[in-house]
Amino acid sequence: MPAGRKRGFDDQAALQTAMEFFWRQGYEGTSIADLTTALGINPPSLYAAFGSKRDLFEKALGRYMCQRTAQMEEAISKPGVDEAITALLLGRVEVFTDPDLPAGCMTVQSGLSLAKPHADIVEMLAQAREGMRLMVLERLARAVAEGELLPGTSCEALTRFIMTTLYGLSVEAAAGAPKDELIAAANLAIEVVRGMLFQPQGHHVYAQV
Amino acid sequence: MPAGRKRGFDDQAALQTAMEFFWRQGYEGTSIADLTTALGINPPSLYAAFGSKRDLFEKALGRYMCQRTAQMEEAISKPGVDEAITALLLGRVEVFTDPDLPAGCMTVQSGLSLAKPHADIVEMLAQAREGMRLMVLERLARAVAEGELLPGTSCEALTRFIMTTLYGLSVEAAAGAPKDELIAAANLAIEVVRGMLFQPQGHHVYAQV
DNA sequence: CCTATACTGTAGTGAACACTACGAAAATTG
DNA sequence: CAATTTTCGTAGTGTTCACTACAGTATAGG
Repeated sequence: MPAGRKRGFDDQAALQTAMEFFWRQGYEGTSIADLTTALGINPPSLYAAFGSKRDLFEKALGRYMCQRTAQMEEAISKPGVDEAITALLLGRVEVFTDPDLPAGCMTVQSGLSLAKPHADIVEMLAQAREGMRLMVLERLARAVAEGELLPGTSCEALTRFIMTTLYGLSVEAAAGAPKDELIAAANLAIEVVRGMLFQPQGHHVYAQV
Repeated sequence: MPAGRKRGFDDQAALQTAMEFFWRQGYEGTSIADLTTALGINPPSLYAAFGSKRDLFEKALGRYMCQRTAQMEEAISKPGVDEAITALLLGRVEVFTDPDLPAGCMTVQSGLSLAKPHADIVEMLAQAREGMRLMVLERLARAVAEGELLPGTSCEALTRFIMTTLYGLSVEAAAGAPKDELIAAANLAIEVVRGMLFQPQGHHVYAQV
């Protein structure tokens, strides 16, 4: 057991609070003072525990991605690709509109456009989104390999479409769009995937992209 | 002709510059110093011409919306609803990836999540997006009234889907996604609209939402 | 108990922020 | 020309920003 005075606050709870602040108010819109007053601690305690504001954001984003990618992996690993994408999109709508959390996706909400000195934050978020994209891309590639999707299907295009839908849903959810409309929009996106399913006895709804 | 010394800079050019800064770096990420140094003027000149930073942003957003809604109206007013939505989505991809302008849509990029004192900016942008949504909604309602779309089509759901696609494309474009994939994603969204076209002699691709 | 170690609160650091008071400079009007 | 009006550059205002020096306090091992 390490010597020294024990920390007077819970790091994980503090990280959760920081995550939610960055998520709700963005990187630049969240000040250290916001966090310290919300946590009831003083700046030195925060800095000792997490380092700079940039470091804290990185850890908060890490916490977010850890939770979210787990949820997404679970949804996306369902057997049928249509079932997987359905679970993914509807699951995200559910999370984006969860009243106990900031609306939308943190990777979209917290730092799309920042001042030049914070370009690394923008890049950090872009890489987080890229990681999610690769998850979906791999899942679709597997579906093509397993013959679930039409042989000539462009996984890149379909993945980009799905990510586009997810990011758009984030923007809408954060602005307070009605949940039933978001679900309906997500279902329309799901129909696109269904339309590209390989149906030996039926006809194909879409020509390949 | 008004008396007094003439302004030493072009207001419209300055407003364009401000618009691009807010667009590229966000509201909080753009400082008055950014603008004055870019314009080669001093703060009092900027404040005399445009008022506060909030006022300047409002005017810059007005300039943006004026340009964009004109483009969107033109695209959306095409005779067939599928042609209209196709022109809208592909036109937006073209604008979002225009190398001469900041990427994506200003209403999405410049202020999704800000500090609480700037909540009015977030609201301003949400209202701008709401205006665009109503444009699309009216167009789809017209298409239903004219019998172009399936009678039971939910215009709200389909509009929300289209807006979701637009916002998602903005996020992707700003992160530098390849233009051909954005076009492919937009085309998949367009197929959704095509699938809801009323086809008297054919079968209907989608059940109504 | 003593020492070392780690955390805490106080009180600041300099820098950047939005914004402006003020006098000089340039333009029109009479 | 003189008077008036508007803009301009200089040089600030107070506030907030991220961040920290330092001394005090609590915990551990010895």
